[in-house]
Amino acid sequence: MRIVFMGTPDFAVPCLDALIKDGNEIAGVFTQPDKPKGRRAVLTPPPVKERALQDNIRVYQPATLKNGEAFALLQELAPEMIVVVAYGKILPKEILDLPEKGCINVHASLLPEYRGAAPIQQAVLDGKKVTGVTAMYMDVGLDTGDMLMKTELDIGENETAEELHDRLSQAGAELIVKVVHAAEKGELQREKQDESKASYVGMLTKEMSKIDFSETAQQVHNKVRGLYSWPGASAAVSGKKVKIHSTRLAKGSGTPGQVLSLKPLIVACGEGAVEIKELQPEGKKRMDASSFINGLHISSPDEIVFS
RNA sequence: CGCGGAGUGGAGCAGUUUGGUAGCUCGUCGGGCUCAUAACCCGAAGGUCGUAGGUUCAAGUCCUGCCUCCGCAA
Repeated sequence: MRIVFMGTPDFAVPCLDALIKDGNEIAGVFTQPDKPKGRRAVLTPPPVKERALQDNIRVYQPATLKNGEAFALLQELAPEMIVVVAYGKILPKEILDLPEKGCINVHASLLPEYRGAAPIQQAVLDGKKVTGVTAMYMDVGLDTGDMLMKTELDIGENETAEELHDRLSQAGAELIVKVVHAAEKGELQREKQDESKASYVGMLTKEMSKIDFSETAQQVHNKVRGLYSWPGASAAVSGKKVKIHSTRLAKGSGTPGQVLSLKPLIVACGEGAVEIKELQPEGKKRMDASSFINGLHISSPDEIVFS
Protein backbone atom coordinates (compact mmCIF):
# COMPACT_ATOMS: atom_id res chain seq x y z
CA MET A 1 0.00 0.00 0.00
CA ARG A 2 1.22 3.48 -0.86
CA ILE A 3 0.74 5.51 2.29
CA VAL A 4 1.30 9.02 3.55
CA PHE A 5 1.80 8.99 7.33
CA MET A 6 0.92 11.90 9.57
CA GLY A 7 1.94 11.91 13.22
CA THR A 8 4.07 13.74 15.73
CA PRO A 9 4.88 12.39 19.23
CA ASP A 10 6.27 9.13 20.60
CA PHE A 11 2.85 7.58 20.50
CA ALA A 12 2.84 7.62 16.72
CA VAL A 13 6.31 6.16 16.21
CA PRO A 14 5.44 2.44 16.62
CA CYS A 15 2.66 2.82 14.05
CA LEU A 16 5.01 4.33 11.50
CA ASP A 17 7.62 1.74 12.36
CA ALA A 18 5.17 -1.12 11.92
CA LEU A 19 3.92 0.20 8.58
CA ILE A 20 7.48 0.47 7.29
CA LYS A 21 8.41 -3.02 8.46
CA ASP A 22 5.20 -4.38 6.98
CA GLY A 23 6.59 -3.44 3.61
CA ASN A 24 4.30 -0.55 2.74
CA GLU A 25 5.52 2.24 0.51
CA ILE A 26 5.67 5.34 2.65
CA ALA A 27 5.36 8.16 0.14
CA GLY A 28 5.98 10.81 2.76
CA VAL A 29 5.61 11.74 6.40
CA PHE A 30 3.86 14.83 7.71
CA THR A 31 4.71 16.02 11.21
CA GLN A 32 4.60 19.20 13.25
CA PRO A 33 7.40 21.74 12.81
CA ASP A 34 10.41 21.42 15.14
CA LYS A 35 9.76 23.14 18.43
CA PRO A 36 11.91 24.53 21.24
CA LYS A 37 12.20 22.02 24.07
CA GLY A 38 13.91 21.64 27.39
CA ARG A 39 15.41 24.10 29.80
CA ARG A 40 17.50 25.86 27.21
CA ALA A 41 14.80 25.82 24.57
CA VAL A 42 16.77 23.74 22.11
CA LEU A 43 15.03 23.24 18.79
CA THR A 44 14.01 19.59 18.74
CA PRO A 45 12.51 17.56 15.90
CA PRO A 46 9.40 15.50 16.69
CA PRO A 47 10.03 11.77 17.31
CA VAL A 48 8.16 10.79 14.17
CA LYS A 49 10.55 12.89 12.08
CA GLU A 50 13.57 11.16 13.58
CA ARG A 51 12.11 7.75 12.82
CA ALA A 52 11.22 8.71 9.26
CA LEU A 53 14.69 10.02 8.57
CA GLN A 54 16.20 6.68 9.59
CA ASP A 55 14.66 5.23 6.44
CA ASN A 56 15.29 8.34 4.37
CA ILE A 57 11.59 8.99 4.04
CA ARG A 58 10.68 12.47 2.93
CA VAL A 59 9.43 14.60 5.81
CA TYR A 60 7.09 17.59 5.48
CA GLN A 61 6.42 20.00 8.33
CA PRO A 62 3.87 22.52 7.08
CA ALA A 63 2.61 25.09 9.56
CA THR A 64 -0.89 24.64 8.18
CA LEU A 65 -2.82 22.27 5.91
CA LYS A 66 -5.51 24.81 5.16
CA ASN A 67 -3.92 26.54 2.23
CA GLY A 68 -3.64 24.84 -1.13
CA GLU A 69 0.04 23.97 -0.79
CA ALA A 70 -0.43 20.91 1.36
CA PHE A 71 -3.21 19.67 -0.88
CA ALA A 72 -1.12 20.12 -3.99
CA LEU A 73 1.76 18.35 -2.32
CA LEU A 74 -0.43 15.42 -1.37
CA GLN A 75 -1.79 15.17 -4.90
CA GLU A 76 1.76 14.85 -6.06
CA LEU A 77 2.54 12.15 -3.48
CA ALA A 78 -0.61 10.34 -4.59
CA PRO A 79 -1.15 8.10 -1.58
CA GLU A 80 -3.73 5.33 -1.69
CA MET A 81 -4.30 5.90 2.00
CA ILE A 82 -3.39 8.51 4.61
CA VAL A 83 -2.74 7.21 8.12
CA VAL A 84 -3.00 9.79 10.89
CA VAL A 85 -1.78 9.08 14.43
CA ALA A 86 -1.60 11.92 16.94
CA TYR A 87 -0.67 14.46 14.30
CA GLY A 88 -2.05 17.47 16.09
CA LYS A 89 -3.68 19.18 13.15
CA ILE A 90 -7.15 19.11 11.62
CA LEU A 91 -7.29 17.78 8.06
CA PRO A 92 -9.49 19.82 5.72
CA LYS A 93 -12.18 17.99 3.81
CA GLU A 94 -10.41 18.21 0.46
CA ILE A 95 -7.53 16.22 1.91
CA LEU A 96 -9.81 13.72 3.62
CA ASP A 97 -11.42 13.01 0.25
CA LEU A 98 -8.16 12.71 -1.64
CA PRO A 99 -6.87 9.16 -1.07
CA GLU A 100 -8.74 6.34 -2.76
CA LYS A 101 -8.72 4.11 0.35
CA GLY A 102 -9.45 6.97 2.70
CA CYS A 103 -7.87 8.64 5.69
CA ILE A 104 -7.56 6.39 8.68
CA ASN A 105 -6.89 7.51 12.24
CA VAL A 106 -5.74 5.56 15.27
CA HIS A 107 -7.13 6.93 18.52
CA ALA A 108 -6.12 5.81 22.01
CA SER A 109 -9.53 5.07 23.44
CA LEU A 110 -12.50 2.84 22.88
CA LEU A 111 -14.60 5.26 20.87
CA PRO A 112 -17.00 6.93 21.18
CA GLU A 113 -15.68 7.39 24.72
CA TYR A 114 -12.83 9.84 25.27
CA ARG A 115 -12.73 11.67 22.01
CA GLY A 116 -10.12 14.41 22.10
CA ALA A 117 -6.71 15.23 23.39
CA ALA A 118 -5.80 13.15 26.45
CA PRO A 119 -7.79 9.90 26.32
CA ILE A 120 -5.12 7.72 27.92
CA GLN A 121 -4.60 9.87 30.99
CA GLN A 122 -8.31 10.49 31.39
CA ALA A 123 -9.07 6.78 31.44
CA VAL A 124 -6.61 6.35 34.30
CA LEU A 125 -7.86 9.45 36.12
CA ASP A 126 -11.37 8.06 35.93
CA GLY A 127 -10.21 4.76 37.41
CA LYS A 128 -11.21 2.80 34.32
CA LYS A 129 -10.31 -0.88 34.26
CA VAL A 130 -10.39 -1.23 30.48
CA THR A 131 -9.43 1.00 27.58
CA GLY A 132 -8.04 0.47 24.13
CA VAL A 133 -7.26 1.80 20.68
CA THR A 134 -9.70 2.40 17.86
CA ALA A 135 -9.01 2.67 14.15
CA MET A 136 -11.53 4.70 12.18
CA TYR A 137 -12.19 6.52 8.95
CA MET A 138 -11.73 10.21 9.50
CA ASP A 139 -14.42 12.74 8.84
CA VAL A 140 -14.62 16.45 9.43
CA GLY A 141 -15.47 16.10 13.16
CA LEU A 142 -13.08 15.46 16.01
CA ASP A 143 -12.72 11.68 16.37
CA THR A 144 -16.23 11.17 15.06
CA GLY A 145 -15.63 9.00 12.00
CA ASP A 146 -16.88 5.49 11.39
CA MET A 147 -15.00 2.87 13.37
CA LEU A 148 -13.14 -0.02 11.74
CA MET A 149 -11.36 -2.11 14.37
CA LYS A 150 -10.59 -1.94 18.08
CA THR A 151 -8.15 -3.51 20.49
CA GLU A 152 -9.06 -3.62 24.17
CA LEU A 153 -6.49 -3.53 26.96
CA ASP A 154 -6.92 -3.97 30.71
CA ILE A 155 -5.57 -1.17 32.88
CA GLY A 156 -3.46 -2.38 35.81
CA GLU A 157 -4.34 -1.32 39.34
CA ASN A 158 -1.07 0.56 39.68
CA GLU A 159 -0.40 1.25 36.04
CA THR A 160 0.67 4.77 35.13
CA ALA A 161 -0.57 6.71 32.14
CA GLU A 162 2.93 6.51 30.75
CA GLU A 163 3.03 2.72 30.90
CA LEU A 164 -0.44 2.50 29.45
CA HIS A 165 0.56 4.97 26.74
CA ASP A 166 3.39 2.69 25.67
CA ARG A 167 1.20 -0.41 25.59
CA LEU A 168 -1.56 1.35 23.67
CA SER A 169 1.01 2.68 21.28
CA GLN A 170 2.17 -0.87 20.52
CA ALA A 171 -1.42 -2.10 20.26
CA GLY A 172 -2.13 0.74 17.86
CA ALA A 173 0.79 -0.32 15.68
CA GLU A 174 -0.50 -3.89 15.41
CA LEU A 175 -3.99 -2.60 14.75
CA ILE A 176 -3.06 -0.28 11.91
CA VAL A 177 -1.19 -3.05 10.13
CA LYS A 178 -4.29 -5.26 10.35
CA VAL A 179 -6.43 -2.45 9.03
CA VAL A 180 -4.12 -1.88 6.08
CA HIS A 181 -4.18 -5.58 5.24
CA ALA A 182 -7.96 -5.63 5.41
CA ALA A 183 -8.17 -2.51 3.26
CA GLU A 184 -6.02 -4.15 0.59
CA LYS A 185 -8.46 -7.04 0.45
CA GLY A 186 -11.44 -4.71 0.54
CA GLU A 187 -12.66 -6.29 3.76
CA LEU A 188 -13.05 -3.25 5.98
CA GLN A 189 -16.35 -3.00 7.81
CA ARG A 190 -17.40 0.41 9.02
CA GLU A 191 -19.45 0.95 12.14
CA LYS A 192 -21.06 4.23 13.16
CA GLN A 193 -20.26 5.70 16.55
CA ASP A 194 -23.10 5.88 19.03
CA GLU A 195 -23.35 9.63 19.59
CA SER A 196 -25.34 9.18 22.78
CA LYS A 197 -22.33 7.50 24.41
CA ALA A 198 -19.76 10.00 23.19
CA SER A 199 -17.54 11.90 25.62
CA TYR A 200 -14.78 14.44 25.10
CA VAL A 201 -11.57 15.11 27.00
CA GLY A 202 -9.53 18.28 26.87
CA MET A 203 -5.82 18.79 27.20
CA LEU A 204 -4.00 18.24 30.46
CA THR A 205 -2.88 21.33 32.30
CA LYS A 206 -0.62 22.12 35.21
CA GLU A 207 -3.61 23.20 37.24
CA MET A 208 -4.71 19.58 37.43
CA SER A 209 -1.50 18.59 39.23
CA LYS A 210 -2.42 19.62 42.74
CA ILE A 211 -3.51 16.70 44.87
CA ASP A 212 -6.62 17.18 47.00
CA PHE A 213 -6.19 14.88 49.97
CA SER A 214 -9.84 15.27 50.88
CA GLU A 215 -10.65 13.10 47.88
CA THR A 216 -10.74 9.35 48.35
CA ALA A 217 -7.51 7.38 48.41
CA GLN A 218 -8.51 5.80 45.10
CA GLN A 219 -9.00 9.21 43.50
CA VAL A 220 -5.65 10.43 44.77
CA HIS A 221 -3.98 7.27 43.50
CA ASN A 222 -5.67 7.68 40.11
CA LYS A 223 -4.42 11.23 39.86
CA VAL A 224 -0.84 10.26 40.66
CA ARG A 225 -0.71 7.51 38.06
CA GLY A 226 -2.96 9.27 35.55
CA LEU A 227 -0.83 12.41 35.40
CA TYR A 228 2.46 10.49 35.39
CA SER A 229 4.88 11.40 33.95
CA TRP A 230 3.47 14.71 32.71
CA PRO A 231 2.31 17.03 34.21
CA GLY A 232 2.67 14.92 37.35
CA ALA A 233 0.79 15.13 40.64
CA SER A 234 2.05 17.45 43.33
CA ALA A 235 1.49 18.31 46.95
CA ALA A 236 3.07 20.54 49.57
CA VAL A 237 5.02 19.49 52.66
CA SER A 238 5.91 22.18 55.17
CA GLY A 239 5.15 24.79 52.54
CA LYS A 240 7.46 23.23 49.95
CA LYS A 241 6.23 21.82 46.71
CA VAL A 242 6.77 18.11 46.22
CA LYS A 243 5.98 16.04 43.15
CA ILE A 244 4.40 12.72 43.96
CA HIS A 245 5.63 10.11 41.50
CA SER A 246 4.26 6.87 42.83
CA THR A 247 1.62 5.76 45.32
CA ARG A 248 -0.21 2.64 46.46
CA LEU A 249 -3.49 2.27 48.26
CA ALA A 250 -2.88 1.72 51.96
CA LYS A 251 -4.86 0.99 55.08
CA GLY A 252 -5.60 3.61 57.68
CA SER A 253 -7.60 6.76 58.13
CA GLY A 254 -7.23 10.24 59.55
CA THR A 255 -7.76 13.85 58.66
CA PRO A 256 -6.88 14.52 55.01
CA GLY A 257 -3.15 15.12 54.58
CA GLN A 258 -2.26 13.76 58.01
CA VAL A 259 0.81 11.54 58.06
CA LEU A 260 -0.08 8.21 59.64
CA SER A 261 3.34 6.59 59.40
CA LEU A 262 6.84 7.61 58.31
CA LYS A 263 8.23 4.26 57.22
CA PRO A 264 6.40 3.41 55.14
CA LEU A 265 5.17 6.91 54.38
CA ILE A 266 1.39 6.78 54.65
CA VAL A 267 -0.87 9.80 54.23
CA ALA A 268 -4.56 9.93 55.10
CA CYS A 269 -7.10 10.94 52.46
CA GLY A 270 -10.76 11.89 52.71
CA GLU A 271 -11.48 8.20 52.65
CA GLY A 272 -8.72 5.66 53.23
CA ALA A 273 -5.03 6.39 52.84
CA VAL A 274 -2.20 6.14 50.34
CA GLU A 275 1.39 5.06 50.72
CA ILE A 276 3.76 7.41 48.93
CA LYS A 277 6.58 5.39 47.41
CA GLU A 278 8.50 7.88 45.28
CA LEU A 279 8.53 11.65 45.34
CA GLN A 280 10.61 14.65 44.38
CA PRO A 281 11.02 17.91 46.29
CA GLU A 282 11.35 21.03 44.16
CA GLY A 283 14.90 21.38 42.88
CA LYS A 284 15.82 17.84 43.91
CA LYS A 285 16.03 14.56 42.14
CA ARG A 286 13.34 12.00 42.58
CA MET A 287 13.86 9.72 45.55
CA ASP A 288 12.13 6.96 47.42
CA ALA A 289 10.04 7.85 50.44
CA SER A 290 12.46 6.55 53.05
CA SER A 291 15.28 8.69 51.66
CA PHE A 292 12.99 11.69 51.81
CA ILE A 293 12.17 10.96 55.44
CA ASN A 294 15.84 10.38 56.31
CA GLY A 295 16.68 13.82 55.06
CA LEU A 296 13.97 15.60 57.04
CA HIS A 297 15.51 14.83 60.44
CA ILE A 298 12.24 14.06 62.12
CA SER A 299 11.15 11.15 64.24
CA SER A 300 7.42 11.62 64.64
CA PRO A 301 4.72 11.57 61.93
CA ASP A 302 3.14 14.60 63.63
CA GLU A 303 6.01 16.82 62.54
CA ILE A 304 4.92 16.98 58.90
CA VAL A 305 1.63 17.22 57.07
CA PHE A 306 0.71 17.01 53.40
CA SER A 307 -1.52 19.60 51.79
C1' C B 1 21.97 35.14 27.96
C1' G B 2 13.77 33.41 30.39
C1' C B 3 13.29 32.67 36.38
C1' G B 4 15.01 29.62 40.34
C1' G B 5 17.10 25.37 43.48
C1' A B 6 21.21 21.96 44.14
C1' G B 7 26.22 19.17 43.76
C1' U B 8 29.57 16.85 51.12
C1' G B 9 31.45 8.29 52.16
C1' G B 10 26.47 3.83 48.53
C1' A B 11 21.19 6.99 49.50
C1' G B 12 18.99 11.37 51.81
C1' C B 13 20.69 15.66 54.52
C1' A B 14 23.41 19.20 58.24
C1' G B 15 27.64 22.18 58.36
C1' U B 16 28.85 27.66 54.48
C1' U B 17 26.09 33.62 57.39
C1' U B 18 30.76 34.55 61.88
C1' G B 19 37.19 30.37 57.44
C1' G B 20 40.32 26.66 62.27
C1' U B 21 40.32 18.34 63.54
C1' A B 22 34.11 15.52 58.48
C1' G B 23 28.73 15.37 61.46
C1' C B 24 23.32 13.26 61.33
C1' U B 25 19.40 9.58 59.67
C1' C B 26 19.78 5.22 56.75
C1' G B 27 22.39 1.45 53.93
C1' U B 28 26.75 -1.99 53.72
C1' C B 29 30.28 -5.39 56.41
C1' G B 30 31.64 -7.98 61.19
C1' G B 31 29.98 -9.35 66.08
C1' G B 32 26.09 -9.73 69.96
C1' C B 33 20.91 -10.33 71.77
C1' U B 34 16.45 -13.09 70.30
C1' C B 35 12.14 -18.72 68.85
C1' A B 36 12.58 -14.91 65.20
C1' U B 37 12.91 -10.09 62.57
C1' A B 38 12.69 -4.91 58.43
C1' A B 39 13.46 -4.41 65.77
C1' C B 40 17.51 -3.61 69.51
C1' C B 41 23.00 -3.39 71.30
C1' C B 42 28.47 -3.15 70.09
C1' G B 43 32.16 -2.38 66.43
C1' A B 44 34.17 -1.38 61.38
C1' A B 45 34.89 0.09 56.46
C1' G B 46 33.87 3.98 53.16
C1' G B 47 34.64 11.16 51.56
C1' U B 48 41.01 14.78 46.99
C1' C B 49 33.33 18.20 50.21
C1' G B 50 31.28 18.49 41.29
C1' U B 51 35.70 20.71 38.70
C1' A B 52 39.74 24.51 37.61
C1' G B 53 42.02 28.61 39.46
C1' G B 54 42.29 32.80 43.16
C1' U B 55 42.50 35.08 48.38
C1' U B 56 44.62 33.24 53.20
C1' C B 57 49.10 31.00 58.14
C1' A B 58 44.64 28.05 57.24
C1' A B 59 39.00 27.06 52.54
C1' G B 60 33.42 22.25 52.56
C1' U B 61 33.08 27.54 54.20
C1' C B 62 35.13 33.71 50.83
C1' C B 63 35.96 35.30 45.14
C1' U B 64 35.93 33.95 39.67
C1' G B 65 35.37 30.56 35.47
C1' C B 66 33.55 25.78 33.84
C1' C B 67 30.72 21.00 34.13
C1' U B 68 26.49 18.28 35.78
C1' C B 69 21.51 17.44 37.91
C1' C B 70 16.69 19.32 38.98
C1' G B 71 11.97 22.65 39.74
C1' C B 72 9.20 26.58 37.07
C1' A B 73 8.12 28.88 32.52
C1' A B 74 7.50 27.53 27.25
